[in-house]
Amino acid sequence: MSKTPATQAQALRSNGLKVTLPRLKVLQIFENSEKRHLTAEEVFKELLASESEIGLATVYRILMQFAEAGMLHKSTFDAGKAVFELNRGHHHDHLVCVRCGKVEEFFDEAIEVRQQEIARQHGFRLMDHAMALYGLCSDPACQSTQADAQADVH
Amino acid sequence: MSKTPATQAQALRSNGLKVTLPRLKVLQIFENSEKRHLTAEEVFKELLASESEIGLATVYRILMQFAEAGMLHKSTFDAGKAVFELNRGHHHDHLVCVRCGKVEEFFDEAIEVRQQEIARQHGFRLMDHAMALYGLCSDPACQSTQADAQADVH
DNA sequence: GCACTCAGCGGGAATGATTCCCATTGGAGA
DNA sequence: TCTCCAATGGGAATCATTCCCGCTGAGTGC
Repeated sequence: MSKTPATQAQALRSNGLKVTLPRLKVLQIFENSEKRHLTAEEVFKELLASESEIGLATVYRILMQFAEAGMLHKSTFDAGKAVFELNRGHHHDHLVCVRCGKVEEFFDEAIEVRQQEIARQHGFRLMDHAMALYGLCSDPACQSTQADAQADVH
Repeated sequence: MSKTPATQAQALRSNGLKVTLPRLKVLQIFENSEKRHLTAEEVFKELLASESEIGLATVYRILMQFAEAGMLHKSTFDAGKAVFELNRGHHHDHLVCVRCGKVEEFFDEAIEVRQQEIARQHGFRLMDHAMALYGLCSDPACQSTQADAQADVH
């Protein structure tokens, strides 16, 4: 499931980043974790669990560097904390369960095309976009959440 | 441009909120400001400018209450601070200029339909969504921003 | 292989946005 | 008008994130 350390070191070098233990560890976390979307805090805790002496400030620094290098993608769902995920080359947006926090990914060509069109109509040079759909996921426990949760579907 | 105080008081009552001076003031700010999207800090500053002795904590409390009551809509563009805008009944999404911060609104039926469809395919009961397109607005000063800004358009 | 140097690190303090706590005050019903 | 509880103000607390700074170790040159 995980690549060899040599491969990971290569990934760092090819992105212009010096190969250091903390960076390798963080990269391994993302490649081995069953969760695709991790917060800085979660990465930090996984590092603690693996007996790595890595500071929280370093985790934030590395996540930022990885994101700038394009190795990770950063999202900020509705509020609070930022989540990071490995950039596997293909763009996608997110469905987030407001009850259990589960995140699913999707890609819709029609929406992407419309977004380009809308930006063009408004004279914007599109650079990025953030789209997240919030709702109750298919888990029965979430679907059965109090009825008053139907809320304001547009 | 602004409604009468009596109308504003009525708006509060009809949303189950007691009519108080701070709430009326905040409501007036949103109805009279030329900016549609305001942060808590901006609301607070406008209150200071109008010689109202209203605490920042109260501003946050009121904004949260108004948002829960559906009178305001809260958005959290990419990061940092939350912005609030009067809920004028019609849903829309946002185009944000990454250079000057200008916010434009748009509504696209095709995208709305696709979102519903995607949620259905994934077994989600859709409750809300956040979509913001980031780019350089039509202002020449923004468009001429350094060429390295073209970035990762998907 | 070994010394050098500066980027990278750790962690504690600082920051910015937001929320909490609690004594005081002021709407709105009696 | 009087009373009472929700609303308020503001200072402290919290949360995520970033800054600062002395120390260390990765990569370079000998």
